[in-house]
Amino acid sequence: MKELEKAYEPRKYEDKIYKLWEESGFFNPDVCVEKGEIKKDSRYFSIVLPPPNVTGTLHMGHAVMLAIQDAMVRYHRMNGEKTLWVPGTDHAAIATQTKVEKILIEKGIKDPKNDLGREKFLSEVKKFAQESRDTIVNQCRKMGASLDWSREAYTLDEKRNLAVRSVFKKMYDEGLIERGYRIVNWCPRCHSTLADDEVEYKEQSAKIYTFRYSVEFPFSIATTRPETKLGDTAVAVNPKDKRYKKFIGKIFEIKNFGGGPDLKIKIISDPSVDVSFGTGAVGVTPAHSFADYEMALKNKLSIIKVIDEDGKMTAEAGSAYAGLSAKEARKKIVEFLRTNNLLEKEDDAPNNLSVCYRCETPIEPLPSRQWFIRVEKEFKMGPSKIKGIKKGQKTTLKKLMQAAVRGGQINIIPERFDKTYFYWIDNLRDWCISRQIWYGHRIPVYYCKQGDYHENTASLKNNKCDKSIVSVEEIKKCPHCGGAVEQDTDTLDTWFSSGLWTFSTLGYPDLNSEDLKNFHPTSVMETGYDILFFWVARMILMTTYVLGDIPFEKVYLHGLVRDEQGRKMSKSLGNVINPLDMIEKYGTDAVRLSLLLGNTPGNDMKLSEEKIAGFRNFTNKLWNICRFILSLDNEESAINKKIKPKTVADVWILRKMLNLIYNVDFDIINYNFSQAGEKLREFTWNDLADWYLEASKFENTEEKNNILYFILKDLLKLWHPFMPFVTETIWQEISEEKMLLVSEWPKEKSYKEIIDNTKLPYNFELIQKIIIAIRNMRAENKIEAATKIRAVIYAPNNVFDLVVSQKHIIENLRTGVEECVIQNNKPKIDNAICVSVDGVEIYLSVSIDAEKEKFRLQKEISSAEPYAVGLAKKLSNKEFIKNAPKEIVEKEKQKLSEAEEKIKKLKEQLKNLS
RNA sequence: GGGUUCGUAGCUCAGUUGGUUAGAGCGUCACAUUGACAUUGUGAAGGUCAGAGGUUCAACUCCUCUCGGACCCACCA
Repeated sequence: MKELEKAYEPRKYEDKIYKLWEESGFFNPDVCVEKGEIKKDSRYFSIVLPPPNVTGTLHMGHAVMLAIQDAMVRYHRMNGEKTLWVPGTDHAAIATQTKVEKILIEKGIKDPKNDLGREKFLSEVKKFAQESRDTIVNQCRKMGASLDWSREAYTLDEKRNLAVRSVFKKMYDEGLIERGYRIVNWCPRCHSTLADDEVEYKEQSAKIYTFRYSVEFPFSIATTRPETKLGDTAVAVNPKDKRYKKFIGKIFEIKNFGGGPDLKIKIISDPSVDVSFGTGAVGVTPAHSFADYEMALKNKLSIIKVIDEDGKMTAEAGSAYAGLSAKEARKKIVEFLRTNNLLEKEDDAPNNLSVCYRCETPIEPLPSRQWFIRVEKEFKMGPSKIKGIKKGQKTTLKKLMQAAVRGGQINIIPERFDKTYFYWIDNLRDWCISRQIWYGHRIPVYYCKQGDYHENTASLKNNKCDKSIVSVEEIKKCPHCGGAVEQDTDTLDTWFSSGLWTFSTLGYPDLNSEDLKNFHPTSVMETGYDILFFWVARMILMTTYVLGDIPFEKVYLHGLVRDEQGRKMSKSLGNVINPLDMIEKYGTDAVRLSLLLGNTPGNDMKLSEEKIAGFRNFTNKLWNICRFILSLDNEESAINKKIKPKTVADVWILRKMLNLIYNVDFDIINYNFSQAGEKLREFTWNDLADWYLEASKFENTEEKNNILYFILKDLLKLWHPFMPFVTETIWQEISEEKMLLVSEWPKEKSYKEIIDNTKLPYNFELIQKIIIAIRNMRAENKIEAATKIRAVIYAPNNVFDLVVSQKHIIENLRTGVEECVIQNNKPKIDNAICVSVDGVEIYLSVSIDAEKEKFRLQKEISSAEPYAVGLAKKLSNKEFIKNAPKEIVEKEKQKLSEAEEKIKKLKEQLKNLS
């Protein structure tokens, strides 16, 4: 047996161990089957990794996701399932493009996109993305992630591109994707549209201006954005508002509003207008507000776009304003209103400003021609495994998304997120999928240059072809007229491709691919709750539609990793804990444990360096437990030999182990990784190290070493999903044939068999209690550690043999007992302190302070008496006897008799003292 | 405005369908320490389970309200 080093130094082993795993090929389930590690006919277990963005480096969010998923994957692999964990990265369109622009600007290129042009700029982005991918992929390895690298995917690689184009075409052909001129969220900085959920709200205080359009206009309105008023086409009032009733339907013409355009304002009624807010009248700007746009559609108002894609005023805002920024325009119009005595009030009011979630630039809602996925458009369902939706049935994307979760085919953990999910879907609007950026999947639509880009018409008008062509393959010529074509310059929302992730990584569009057949639907989707809508919901949408099946059976949502004060980690706060630094300092296993234990689904967790350091200590503890066991003289073949317990402690620890296996299985299967880890830690540190190991030092049975060795091996297996490196390192030291990675998970059965064959008692807990009582008495009476004492133990007949058999343990386990007498008749000892545990009485003959001892006894009596009284009262309650289950009543009775016995003894002792 | 969630020892949290004299880790205090481990051992102190009602034989656990915090959603101009 090799000797382990004194302390575990992760840095020495981790990279080597990962290399060993990776080179074995066992991260790939096919190799496991091929080499006979996993049976051919076993079950499948699959997870696709939420692809990290290629914008940066590994952070704690990634680390927590990798730790949880790797724990699951390793558990299932060791349980003999064909386990696949697919790695990949996400091109993160806007985020990546923005980052590269920034880098290029820092390098001195003032306007990267214009200066370089599409092609050159894109090659810069690609270069960056590739480097970034390499970095993050290697950092995943550092975390010990047992990902099947042979199946690595990238959202923008050729295979995924094909999947994207195929799905786009399918949706387009079925009328679920359409191009339309609608109001969209526009980020003037990104120069692109955003989806509804990419808009964030920031509370800020704003000026609210109350004004009239003109002196003649009969009443005033309020606004926080005066510059948009140049595009007003109506004023809305509540139909019940008496003040304005008479104006409804009237049209007012305002000449040269704000020194700019002429306005035609129609007074309309809308129940959504709050009578009590402001003046009770709302200026309607259809082009720059979603709500106003809806009103405009209802009331057939014209839509005047006064702000353009650069955030500047358009020609329609009038020549005085055209070209000004919105901010400048606001100043100018307020000034105009003021000098013309149209401005009545200027108040400060809290306001929710909508900003871009990537760059925090204020969003400008404006009308634009874009591509949309229509979530409420009916279509005929293809082959379907979705509960409640049959093949050929008419349905909508919204209904599909609801059915998959409502029917119980997908379970969200924790369950409460169901509600949020349904609520979100209920309020879901069409998804704007086109983005005006360059990095991403280019929309696979080609326009005939002969045509004038009209939508969805296949006719030839005036000998001009006006059809747009959707093609999975790149095309050069219009199939209708043979003319030249031009591809749409926009790209797709990054979440479009991420939405396909579970199946685009498994072979789609080849529906016969082995991976797709075997590993899809995936078993679990593990991700942060913050992307439930962005991503999880989109995957459900895409997969149910494209495959008629669910993408995954479970959704496990983890929370955010926060700093020790509960704040978000951010560069500006300087409170970022970098996982790679922590790995370097404390080892990967410590980092993983700190992220797995004390972390529950759906809840944020707090992390501190101290916590990680604590788990480093534990890692070292485990190492040393092994170091000790391996230093023992045990039979190499212990694993194959039948273990026979010889002592109470033997049976006890084997039973504990049996229990542990049961609990760890239960908790992992139920996604309680934290609890599983806590139980493992408790067993390892308390039961095994502090008790069994200590006790074993004073046993001289041949068997104890074999038992230790036997348990050690299974314990390493149980720990492996949580702390793969240290466990595998030790495993390699004990030179087993198989790697721990593919070793068989411990079975309760093997322990049951051993225990069932023994007639030994297992009540080692009593011995523990006796030992603790003695230690306690020593400490309380300040008996110096070096002082050996004499103990007399009265053990009633039912436990007499047991206690006698453990005499040497009681004497040696840090009790400082030199001479221990055990007898089954009650001793009478003067000048001794006595404590009783479970009917066993322990007398320590030491010189004691009688007053102090009396005080102690008195204190104990006064805590035990009310307890007994409470129990007696409970038991005399007829309702309790009548209603409570029998076992509970019995339990309470027993408690009472034990308490009474204890009090009796305490009182006796007290009497003896005085 | 709607919704979700949390409030248990100084700190971080467990507490599985109501039945424990309410638990752990860290921290604190006292003691120990040359062979597995100071990245250690032993022991102790510390909680009216936010507050008030209610349901029940029984409430940390279920219901209602109050107080305090977090988050998500929403077009209040």
